[in-house]
Parts: sequence; C-alpha cells; structure tokens
Amino acid sequence: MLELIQDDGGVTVSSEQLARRGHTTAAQVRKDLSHFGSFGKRGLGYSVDELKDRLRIILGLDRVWRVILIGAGRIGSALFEYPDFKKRGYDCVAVVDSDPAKIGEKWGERVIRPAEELESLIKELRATLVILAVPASAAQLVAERSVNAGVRGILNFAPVQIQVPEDIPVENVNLVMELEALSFQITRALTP
Amino acid sequence: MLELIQDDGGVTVSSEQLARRGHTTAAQVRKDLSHFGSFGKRGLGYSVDELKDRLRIILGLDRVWRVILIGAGRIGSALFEYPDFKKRGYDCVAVVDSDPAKIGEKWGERVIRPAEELESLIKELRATLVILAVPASAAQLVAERSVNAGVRGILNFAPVQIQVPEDIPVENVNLVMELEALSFQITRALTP
DNA sequence: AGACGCTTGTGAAAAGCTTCACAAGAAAGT
DNA sequence: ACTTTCTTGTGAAGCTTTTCACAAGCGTCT
Ligand SMILES: NC(=O)c1ccc[n+]([C@@H]2O[C@H](COP(=O)([O-])OP(=O)(O)OC[C@H]3O[C@@H](n4cnc5c(N)ncnc54)[C@H](O)[C@@H]3O)[C@@H](O)[C@H]2O)c1
Ligand SMILES: NC(=O)c1ccc[n+]([C@@H]2O[C@H](COP(=O)([O-])OP(=O)(O)OC[C@H]3O[C@@H](n4cnc5c(N)ncnc54)[C@H](O)[C@@H]3O)[C@@H](O)[C@H]2O)c1
Repeated sequence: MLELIQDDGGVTVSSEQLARRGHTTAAQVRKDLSHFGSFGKRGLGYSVDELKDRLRIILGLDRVWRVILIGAGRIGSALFEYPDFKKRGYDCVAVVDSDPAKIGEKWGERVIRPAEELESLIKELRATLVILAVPASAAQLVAERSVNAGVRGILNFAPVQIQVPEDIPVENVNLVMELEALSFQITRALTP
Repeated sequence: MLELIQDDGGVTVSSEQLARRGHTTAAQVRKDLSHFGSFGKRGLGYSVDELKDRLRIILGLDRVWRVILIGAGRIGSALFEYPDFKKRGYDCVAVVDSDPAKIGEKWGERVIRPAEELESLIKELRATLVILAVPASAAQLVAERSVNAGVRGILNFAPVQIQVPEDIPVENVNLVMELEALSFQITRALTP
C-alpha cells in the first residue's frame, strides 16, 4: 500500500490519507503510530520511506523467519506453493509428515522429512515458527513437541484449540468459523 | 465442543465450564448468551441440547448454505476436499474457473464450470455464498459479478481489500497477516 | 418445609478503545 | 519576519466492552 503511494509520486503521507485507504480514521492512525514514537512531521505528514522502515521494525519484518510446515496434506501443499510467504519474509525451511508414503517425496527444493525428525530439524534449522497442517487429533501433541524444541509461534489450521505456554502465540485459522460468521451476519440482517 | 461435553456425560453445562474451554470468563459467556434470551437454569447451568439448538438458530446454522467455489487452483482444491465444510452445513454446489485447461475437469461429483457461467450458476443453484480463490488481480471483478448475481456473503482468500455494498459481509483470510501477527507478538515480547 | 449449595441474569463499576479538539510545529508564500 | 496553511501528537470526552457483584431462582438433602 505504501508502495502504491510512492508510485503515485508521494514522498510523504498524511494520517488522513492512510485512514482513507485503511478503512479507519485519521485520529486512529495517529494514535496507533504514536505508540511507537513520534516520527511524523507536523504540517507535512509521515515520510513514506521512514514509515516503511519503522513498520518493518515494529512488526518484526526486518528479518527472515524460518518456518517448518508440519503435515504435507491438501492444505499443506497449497500453502507450500504459496509464493507470498517467501515474498514477505517467511521461508519454509522444511516439510515433515508422518505418512511413510509421503516421506522422501520431493517438493520443489525440499524433501518431505519424517515426523520423528521434527525436534532435530527445528533445532538444526533454527526454525522460529511452525505451520500446523495435521489432522485435529495430532495437533496438540505436535504443537507441544514443537514448543519443547524451541519454536516461538504457531499458525494452526487444525480445528482445535491448542494448549501451549502463555508466551507462545498461536494464530488459529478456522475456515468453518469464517463461513459461520458470514451466515450469522446474513441471518442477523434478515431477523433484527 | 458441546459434543465433547455430552460425551463426557454432561446434560447441562455452566457458564464457568464454557468459559474455561473458550478462553474467556464466565461473566462474558452469560452476557453473550443473555443477548439472545434467557434459557439457562439457575443453580444448574445451560441444557447442552437446548444450547446446541439455540446456537444453531442464532448462527443461522439451521439450514444448508449453498456455496460456489471460484478458482480451482491450489487453495481451491484443498478447500474443495475439506470435509468439514459439508459437515457443518456448507455445500459446495459448483466450482468455476477461467482456465480452459481446467474447465470440464471432474472433481468428485462436480465438474469445473467456465467462469462466464458464474452469474447463471449463482441464480440457478440459488447460491448464497462464494469462496473467492482467484488471483488478487481478478478478485474485485469476480466479487462484483457475484454480488450482482445475488450472492449474500463472500469468503475472500485473495490478498486484497474487496469493495462491495455495505450489506454484503466479507470475511478475509490473509495468511501472511496471520504470520506477521505472530512475528509481531514474538518481537514485542523481546523488546518491551 | 426450610436450609443449603450452585448458577443465572443483570445493573453498576471498571477498563479499554475511539473520536474530538486544539496547541504546537513545519513548510511555503508574501 | 510574518501570515497562512497543513498536519502531528495528545489530553479529554465519549462510547463500548469486560468484569464485578449480588439478588433471585432452581434442585437437593434433611
Ligand atoms: N483442506 C483444507 O482446506 C483445510 C482447511 C482448513 C483447515 N484444515 C485442517 O488442516 C488440517 C489438515 O487438513 P488437510 O485437508 O491438509 O488433511 P490431509 O489429511 O490432506 O493432510 C494431513 C497430513 O498430515 C499428516 N500427518 C498426520 N499426523 C501427522 C503427524 N503426527 N506429524 C506429521 N504429519 C502428520 C498426514 O500424513 C497428512 O499428510 C486438518 O486439521 C484440517 O481440519 C484443512
Ligand atoms: N495457495 C495458498 O496457500 C494461498 C493461501 C492464501 C491465499 N491465497 C490466495 O488465493 C488465491 C488463489 O491462490 P492459489 O494459490 O490457489 O492460486 P492458483 O493460481 O493456483 O489458482 C488460481 C485459480 O484461479 C483461476 N482464475 C483466475 N482468474 C479467474 C477468474 N476471473 N474467474 C475464475 N477463475 C479464475 C485460475 O485459472 C486458477 O486456477 C490468490 O489470490 C492467493 O493469493 C493462496
């Protein structure tokens, strides 16, 4: 988005402009940014270059995150080939699966590794994140093993609530719930 | 989740129990449920059966929703084979794609239809929801066409903000953002 | 029937978040 | 140098959500 503004020839951007694009208000943008220091110029706005740098640092995007994909099934393969992860700094350094038929299969540059190697791969490759794309029944165990091996965050596709220590963030992707959210909004609109 | 409680032999469940499982507080659960009427029994809790029925109605899950999948690519094929959608009342009644090489391909019971038929399929099959699994560049146009043909809600996988009328709910699935949320939380924990 | 143990439903208080409003600062023109 | 025009940063006000606290209700045991 900031790139678009630069392409339009802007070197600075006001909270008002950011708000319009981000479906929010100018005051909100300023409050949010002020939490991370004050780097806007009064009367002018924010330097797009500086804003990009700051956001990169604030969001922790100023480095490449090493990710291990656990579960080489349907959703796993779609995710593996999703180019945006790499583009945005998430490097899938390994894929593991428990199915002997899949182990050894070549996916692009990577070979599917056996699930038993999960801990050693996390340590050797210094992976910080895992993507959990295994059946719900396996999710809790695999998550625990990952955390014990040193993983710092989990993106969970299994439709279960995973229990891990408080300081390990977990983001859940529950597509059924997203559809249910749509159903709810549609239903509510009809019966107020 | 309510099924689990039933399997454990519970016919009623207290707000306290619900809260523990749902990572929230008992007061919160009661407030939420009280918005839809008061159907708990004091001293006892909520009847699991009744709660299930009520939630089904509240969430609009008491009917089957007809969904059309737009884009038979990597993520589209993973979603199509995801059994939980059907199980939870979301029936994928058609798949469309613009790629001539894919049109006509058989996916289970369905045949991939040409993208031009989108409007007529929505009308004929009375589809209420679409899942947008097309490249970002095509998403806005396809969304507009869907809404004009009568779709009431959109689950959008393309990494763009879609503009549709206010009364059409859109749920966005942005996996890169989920990873960035993890990165942010991890980074923030390190540098307070 | 009455006492007791639990749990809901709901005002009221607290906390959190958003919007308002404006002094203060930065550039550009006069 | 002064005025005008923008726009930030931030207390204060306003609003929403969450938590607290407790009377009222239900079932059970004696
Ligand atoms: N397919 C989808 O569109 C979709 C969408 C949302 C969520 N999900 C969820 O994602 C998970 C995977 O779904 P899927 O459709 O890819 O299923 P899948 O059966 O195609 O793939 C699961 C893979 O995990 C592997 N696996 C099982 N146990 C393992 C373990 N202990 N360690 C490592 N690998 C193991 C299996 O061998 C298999 O290859 C499920 O929990 C599902 O509910 C899937
Ligand atoms: N692969 C993933 O894991 C993943 C994850 C999140 C989001 N996404 C997003 O989902 C979308 C699809 O991703 P993908 O990996 O499946 O891509 P893909 O290229 O594999 O599939 C896209 C499909 O859409 C079809 N298509 C293109 N234009 C169309 C149109 N106008 N009407 C109908 N069909 C059309 C193409 O023929 C293709 O089959 C992209 O926007 C992507 O950013 C993908």
